[in-house]
Amino acid sequence: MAAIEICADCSVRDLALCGSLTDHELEALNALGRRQRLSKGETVIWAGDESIICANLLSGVLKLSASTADGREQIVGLHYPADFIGRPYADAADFTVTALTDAELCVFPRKQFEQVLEDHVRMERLLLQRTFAALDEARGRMLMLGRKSAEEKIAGFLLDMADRAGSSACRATVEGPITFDLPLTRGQIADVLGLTIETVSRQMTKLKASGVIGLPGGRAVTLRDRSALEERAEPA
Amino acid sequence: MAAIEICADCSVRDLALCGSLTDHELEALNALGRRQRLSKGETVIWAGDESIICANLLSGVLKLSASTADGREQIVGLHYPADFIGRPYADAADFTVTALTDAELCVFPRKQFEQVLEDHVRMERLLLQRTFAALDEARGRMLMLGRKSAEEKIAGFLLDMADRAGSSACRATVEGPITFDLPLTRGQIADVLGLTIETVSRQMTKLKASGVIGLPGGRAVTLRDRSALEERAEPA
DNA sequence: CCCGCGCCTTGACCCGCATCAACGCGCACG
DNA sequence: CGTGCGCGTTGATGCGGGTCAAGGCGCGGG
Repeated sequence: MAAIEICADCSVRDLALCGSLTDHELEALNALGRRQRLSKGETVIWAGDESIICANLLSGVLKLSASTADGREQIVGLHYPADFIGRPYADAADFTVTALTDAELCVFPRKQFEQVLEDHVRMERLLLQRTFAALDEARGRMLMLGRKSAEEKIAGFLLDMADRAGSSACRATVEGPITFDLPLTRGQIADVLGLTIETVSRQMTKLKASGVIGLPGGRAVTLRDRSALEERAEPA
Repeated sequence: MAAIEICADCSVRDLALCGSLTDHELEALNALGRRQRLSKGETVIWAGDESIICANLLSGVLKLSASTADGREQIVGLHYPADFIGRPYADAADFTVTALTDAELCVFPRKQFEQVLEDHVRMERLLLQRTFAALDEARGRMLMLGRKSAEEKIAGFLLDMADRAGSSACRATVEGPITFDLPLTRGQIADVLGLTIETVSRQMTKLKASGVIGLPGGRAVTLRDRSALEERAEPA
């Protein structure tokens, strides 16, 4: 079966929505799906355009962004491998989706994907659960954007990124300083946190100066004192 | 049938999720549902508590809010009649739900509601669509919170509220000045927009002074120049 | 090799909004 | 009838973070 072969080498087969389908059911999706490579900076979906596609992210990092008429930008979400992209049941896309790194997608025509969704209740339920999770995350970010100071935003962001980096690298229980690379430029971090690039830079050097983190160079960050960082992220 | 009788006098029978069910199917929900009255200021769900219930809002306005450890609050959503409340498939509630006015709910035990959801695919699909819409709205608010000035926030908020008031009162096509009541105090508006009460007050008087709106008293607002308001909400 | 460009940092300045404070109004309550 | 309280307005002041500007790395390309 060609279908299974294509999915068989899929790096996110069990993590993506498809994980809810049996090998047999997978064939329906496979007939529809098509691999697409994106290079860094490339945009797959433009806000306002007709909502034509849905996709699973296979590798790389994507940003979901909105912007004002006069060009200010806000990143409203980040997508990592196994995440679902696109907006079923909507005629137009509300947000722009752009690759932050080279990336690979498994793309489906929206209408046909909706049909598959209707035929496979377990997948639809999984999508509902993920959408709820995304909604909770978005609302958490609203608290961050509306009520937190620059220092709290940066500290919280670094903790989030460390957790994400840690979960894949799995140094969970290690208590010593951990080092990881941010997948974002300073400017992109600013767009996530609702700050300017200068403020991001200054807050990071401030944290470095107080010994809470280290900045070995490039986009690397070292957490030297996690509890101090937590204290700054969420002051009692 | 008692079941139908209870739902028969339901003010949101066709607008809420239940609208996707036939009279016959409705009986399953009715066996579960229970009316609950809330008085202004009362909280139904506390962030962090176990997620026990789901509900449809029959009348009134509710706020969904998050807060920092040191007490700063952000309203992350508002609920109006026919809206669905609660979080299926989650063990704990992430946000607090509080009545801004006296309100009436149709409450279901969460676990049992999930079962009904699984038995009625059309309802589950409708919930998925609504959750997508809520997610899009939340993300739109992230742009507002992260990147807009106080003046833009207030102008946009007033336009939103006017649309909502207008849709029920249905003076859609009338071009003259329209007047409506805000269901929120200045403090609550501040919590929605990520501002302080003083800034909300000052921006409103500024709009009044420039003749764009009128403030007849109480919580009433008159839109005198909608296009000027739109210009301030979204500067080119 | 040097140039240019993207990314980051740092400094000086200033403005928008938070903060602190005082006061007016309407209303429930003793 | 006064008193207190919730809500809104207004003013004075200060600071956090935005804005503008200059310069430093690292790297790819001519």
